[in-house]
Amino acid sequence: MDEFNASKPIYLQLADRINRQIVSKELKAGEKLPSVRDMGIKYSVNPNTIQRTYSELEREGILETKRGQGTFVTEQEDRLVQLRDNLKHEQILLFVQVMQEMGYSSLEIISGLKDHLKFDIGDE
Amino acid sequence: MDEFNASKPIYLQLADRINRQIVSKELKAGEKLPSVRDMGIKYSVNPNTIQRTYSELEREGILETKRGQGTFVTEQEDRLVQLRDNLKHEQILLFVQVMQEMGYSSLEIISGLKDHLKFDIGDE
Amino acid sequence: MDEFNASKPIYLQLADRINRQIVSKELKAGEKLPSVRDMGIKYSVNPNTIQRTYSELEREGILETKRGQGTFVTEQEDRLVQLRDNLKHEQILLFVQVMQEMGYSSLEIISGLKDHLKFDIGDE
Amino acid sequence: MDEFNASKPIYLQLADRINRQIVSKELKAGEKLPSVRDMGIKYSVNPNTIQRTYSELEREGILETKRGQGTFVTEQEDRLVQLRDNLKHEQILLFVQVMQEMGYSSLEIISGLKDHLKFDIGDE
DNA sequence: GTGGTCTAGACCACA
DNA sequence: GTGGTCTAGACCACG
Repeated sequence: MDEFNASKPIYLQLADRINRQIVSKELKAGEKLPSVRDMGIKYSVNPNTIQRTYSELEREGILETKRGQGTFVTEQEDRLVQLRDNLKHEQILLFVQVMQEMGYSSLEIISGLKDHLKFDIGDE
Repeated sequence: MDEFNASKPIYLQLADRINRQIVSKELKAGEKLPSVRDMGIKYSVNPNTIQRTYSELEREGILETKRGQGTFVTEQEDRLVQLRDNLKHEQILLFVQVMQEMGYSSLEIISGLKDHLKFDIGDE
Repeated sequence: MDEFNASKPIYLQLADRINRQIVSKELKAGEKLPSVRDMGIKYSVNPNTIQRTYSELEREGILETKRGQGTFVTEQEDRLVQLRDNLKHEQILLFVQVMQEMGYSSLEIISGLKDHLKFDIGDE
Repeated sequence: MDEFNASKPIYLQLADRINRQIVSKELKAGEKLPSVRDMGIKYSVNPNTIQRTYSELEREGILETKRGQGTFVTEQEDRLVQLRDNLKHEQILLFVQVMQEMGYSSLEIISGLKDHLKFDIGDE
């Protein structure tokens, strides 16, 4: 169903996807993730690859596994807050980088963004 | 060397790439682009696909074809300014969309961006 | 349940285990050990192997067999004291050996150990 | 040639082994390790298992890999010092634990160790 | 050549 | 059932 970019390992792309789902609250703290086998079927990927994704996220403290029960989103809220913050900085960094490559100055970037958002907030 | 995403026609991905090169001044106004044949070899793509890319960009007024001479970046600066502006909005839209999906409000987006850029500009 | 190392006879590994249980008072002086049959089942090992273990420990004066009654930990306290002392020296030897292989001098070993224990004792 | 304990993953036992070799200077800073394939042959283990060992140690900053060249012991001495210290504490912890299970107090452990080492140092 | 990733299929411990 | 480990064999990017 979904496809993967060839330039980055699948297991990391899956990790990114899960991270985004956690940050957007599609996956909540303490929620159980699909088993490595089910997840493997869902994404047409080998269970070992899912296993690698889960291991990586567990190493980062985002997921926790309970032997014989499954893999769960951590309930340590500070980890999730930290994750949210990391993803935010990542996105901002990416955005600024692209804009600067296009020749925009910091001020232009901010003002462009404000223009775009001026309907949402009451202008500045 | 580079690979393409399966979710969007290759000819449009190539158009995006050329657009970015123009906006970032890698390709300057009036500059000649490689022939469809050379470009096809460079990206391991059928020359017809390149032709379609060039046609699309010509339709948008970004490129101009001179019979017997080749394809060139337009010298009409207003077109390039317009392009630059379009890409800017596109990037901003994408960025804001992702940030909102992550649950950030407009104000948080702007302040996060300012924090990131505060070293470049002298604050606001 | 437990498994054995391939580098040493199982009957000696079992003897070590029993020795440790005696020294740690899990097995007390005069206490009866399980029959060779029960012990064999417990460790998934042939009763003959257990018999060999018991014989070895009897030879060393740690265990005593009473015909028709079973095998018991000796009640001769001096033997047990001696055993305790032997195991201590064994452990110390092993520890020092490993530490020296890692390049630590005698002084470093002692100071490292004191650092580790300084919370238990009131320093020296 | 060598055998592994069933109670701990092979890839971690191999990591321990490499760590010990580094601390004992059998492997020096900057030295190249055997390729995953050679190492796999040496220990009669699948190259993927070696790969996992190398990855783990790289994640810990002990090893560094240069694509297409091989895997090397890091040249960052602080990492190696840190490793040496970690292994020291690990060994001490293990030793003290065993001794305490045998019923020895902290003072007895230290005095026993001093007795053992009294030939090396000039007593206390 | 090197390490890095992925698949397929297997066996294990835990609950 | 779950995740964790391991093997066998394959393809890739890098130098």
